Amino acid sequence: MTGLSIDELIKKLSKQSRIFKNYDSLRPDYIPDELPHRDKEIYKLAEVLFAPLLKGARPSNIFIYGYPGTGKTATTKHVLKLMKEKLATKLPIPVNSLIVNCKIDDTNYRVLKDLNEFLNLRTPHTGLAVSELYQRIVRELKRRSEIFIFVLDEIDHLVKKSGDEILYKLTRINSEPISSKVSLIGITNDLHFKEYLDPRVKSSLGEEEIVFTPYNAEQLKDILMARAKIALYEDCISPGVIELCASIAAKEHGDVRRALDLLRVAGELAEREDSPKILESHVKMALSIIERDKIYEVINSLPIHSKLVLYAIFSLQSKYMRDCITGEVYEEYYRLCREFGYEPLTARRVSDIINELDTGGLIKTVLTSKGRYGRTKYISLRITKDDLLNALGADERFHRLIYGTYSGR
DNA sequence: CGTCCACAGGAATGACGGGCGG
DNA sequence: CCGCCCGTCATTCCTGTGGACG
Repeated sequence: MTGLSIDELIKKLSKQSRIFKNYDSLRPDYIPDELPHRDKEIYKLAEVLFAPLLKGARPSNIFIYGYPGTGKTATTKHVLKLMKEKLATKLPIPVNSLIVNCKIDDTNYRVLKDLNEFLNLRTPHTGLAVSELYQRIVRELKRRSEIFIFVLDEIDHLVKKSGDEILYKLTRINSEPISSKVSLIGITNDLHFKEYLDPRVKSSLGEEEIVFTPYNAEQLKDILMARAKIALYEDCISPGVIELCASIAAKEHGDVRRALDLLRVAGELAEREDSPKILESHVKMALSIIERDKIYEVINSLPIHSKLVLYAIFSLQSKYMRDCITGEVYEEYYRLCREFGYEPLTARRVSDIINELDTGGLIKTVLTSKGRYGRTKYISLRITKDDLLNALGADERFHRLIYGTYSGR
């Protein structure tokens, strides 16, 4: 921090990297040309898509599932790219494809809006009836005569939030009297996802299914090595680093994204320290940094009342040194609101906020019946006090709360 | 074995801001 | 500019429930 002038800092930063040859190739959205250990899945997907296309027919709808970071999205993008590069000229009917990330666009409206915009129809981000968006799509498809491959990535988010009606409608487009056809590809991490679906949707979306199995440590190692060759200079990785990243990620259902993140952040740390090599210690440090950053980000983007609820849980827990229950949390939250001039929300809403914090991974709740003494949730923090206060402290509105109560540090 | 606690969580409804088409 | 419809966040009202107590 101190002792280094800005000029020196800039000089240091603008020095050419000794570690990274191609930083971008370690980012999560990078799609490599080669996907090791996914040949089977690539082949299967290509087979299902290409065979009908070459005959000018609509490919079956496809359902893809597997744990996070098992290459589902990458494989799909890869195959669609192959389709454009190797198939486009041989096809009797033009083919287009669009990938929507339903984690970002998780309402019927936004998905249909994306589809509209893909068809070059300008669409406001709110204001129109959902059925109107659907009609516009049908009208436009009627004008054209093409096959559309429509990929819904993280489709479970969409269905859990907005239901599966839109999926039903989209599968029904093919029975409209138009010459364009639509194929759907649904991708999800949630292995039980199909249970949420209406049987009609389940059968039409699941015409074909591809399951992605997690990578094991050995396979992760191969992937990391291949990627390291693109991303990093030779000889800047000390032995064991790749293996360590691979084994950490293998423990989390073989999530390759985690492994790449670790390697990337470890590389940044090495560079910052002016170390010529990435060491195992850098990886370990990267692990805790990634964890902390994730927590910080989640907390920071929370609305004020969610933060207040979280703080209420924290202060109860540090006061009584035990898990707290919904009623206590609400009382404490209510008190905080009064003290700091916020209009308290109702218990019903706070109950939902507690659930949101739970799914966000910040707290852990256990639904417990205490018999005669009611039925409630036991709530505990899932993050450390330091991480919590650090993240809340970034919000000015919490300064008085945190630095007032805990004078000094 | 029924009661009854302390909530969970579903359904309906409303306020609000935004953007359209007319 | 108006009326309409949207998503979002919230409230109100409500029914449901596991199991210790009596």
